[in-house]
Amino acid sequence: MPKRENISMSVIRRLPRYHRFLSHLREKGVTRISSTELSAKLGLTASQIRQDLNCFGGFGQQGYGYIVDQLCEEIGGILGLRNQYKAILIGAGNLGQAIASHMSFTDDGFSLVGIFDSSPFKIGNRINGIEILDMEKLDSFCAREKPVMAVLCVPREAVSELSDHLCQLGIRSFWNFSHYDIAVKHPDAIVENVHLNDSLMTLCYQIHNASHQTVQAEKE
Amino acid sequence: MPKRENISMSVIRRLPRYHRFLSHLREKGVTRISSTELSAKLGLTASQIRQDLNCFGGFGQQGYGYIVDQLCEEIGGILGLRNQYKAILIGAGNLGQAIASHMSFTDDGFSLVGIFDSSPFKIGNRINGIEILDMEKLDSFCAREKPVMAVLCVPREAVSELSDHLCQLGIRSFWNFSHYDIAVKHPDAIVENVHLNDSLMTLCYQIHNASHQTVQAEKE
DNA sequence: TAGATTGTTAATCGATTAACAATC
DNA sequence: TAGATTGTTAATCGATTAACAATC
Repeated sequence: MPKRENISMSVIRRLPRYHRFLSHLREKGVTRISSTELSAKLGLTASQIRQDLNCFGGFGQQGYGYIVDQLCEEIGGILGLRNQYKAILIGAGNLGQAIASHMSFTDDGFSLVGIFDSSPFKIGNRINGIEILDMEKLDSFCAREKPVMAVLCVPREAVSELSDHLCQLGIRSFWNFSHYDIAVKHPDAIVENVHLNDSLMTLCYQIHNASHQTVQAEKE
Repeated sequence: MPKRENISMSVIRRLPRYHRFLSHLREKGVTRISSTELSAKLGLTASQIRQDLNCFGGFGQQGYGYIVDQLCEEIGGILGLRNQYKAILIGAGNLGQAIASHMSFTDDGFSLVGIFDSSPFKIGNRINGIEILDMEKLDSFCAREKPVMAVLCVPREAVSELSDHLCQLGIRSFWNFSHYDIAVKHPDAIVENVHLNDSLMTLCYQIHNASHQTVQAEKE
């Protein structure tokens, strides 16, 4: 039994990246890798990789390294990617449609089972074979299908009330794309905010500041 | 002159969030706020907020707090949001189209000036009034318009070669949505990766592990 | 066995929090 | 002036890195 307790978010957020790199290596036919080689590819220290992996168990062999395929499977298992957690998506606007059609939920531990919107122009359309349903049908759908996660692609104004409502319908996990930090009261609530605007602003800061420094440097 | 040096990424990534909350407060007509009030809303400590802000200068008044409008403007200035850095978007698939139409680049310090794709079915279409151009025209366009940032919405296989090429065309900043960590050789390169799959996997981990703990707890 | 590389402990570094003097 | 809240220094906490014994 692995010692899977109090894993820090810093570690957890690196796991998908490890998994991605190991998948690529496997595709390329690489069977074996050392923490040093992996660290060079990832831009991390070998120490950190070993430290991270040993939060969950000893997956390597001393003097040899890690077996790519095996380590990849282990990390997939730790992340829970073999699950098919039922997810629904709310808000089939530009972004919602793109998420629904572009993302492979299946590879990431989920199964997208429903899409909802309130616009009559969208209801009835299909994305990846999934029909866009009227928001009116949300309650009965959740009662029947019992999804555990909701992708929120609705405007900022709507998201607070909506997340509370979804919580009442039994949904505890939220992948939130709206320009708002949702605060679900439930103690078990899990929220992953994706703030694309924040990300873009961070990029702006870096450009702004880099050019600033150049200007400064030129002055001196 | 503020002491804007060696600001850690941890601080920088909180700035857009501060800016967002302050904008909302301003919209609501709030004129004054203390670090304690703000910390309660943001789920941070007052200490951290004051510490963060004082990386850039003293924006508050002792015994009074911060003037919402003024602080919001200051943070906007620090982030460089009043810039209109020219940006292009490459790859007008589902996600690319959604980013181009859904995001307000203008509010985040950028101006989207070009969209490129290689598919004849897409070339000539318009998104938000911007025509999708043939990838063939990329070089001449960049020579003329000199964009400084590129949004990458292309498949994983294409992104490495593409980012190198864009770097040759003078683009140093990348907002990367492809399922790949780009490594641009240029020393001044700035890359902001948005890994939606990684984010989704992190959510999966949390659900997987929360339920795990419940099962464990029930056993004991 | 010798060489290599892990797993793990200890040391360092950085980020967050606490405390309080400065001051509005 | 008294009360409040900042700006800033010091203390704590956590995450990363270094070192090395264990072992394949």
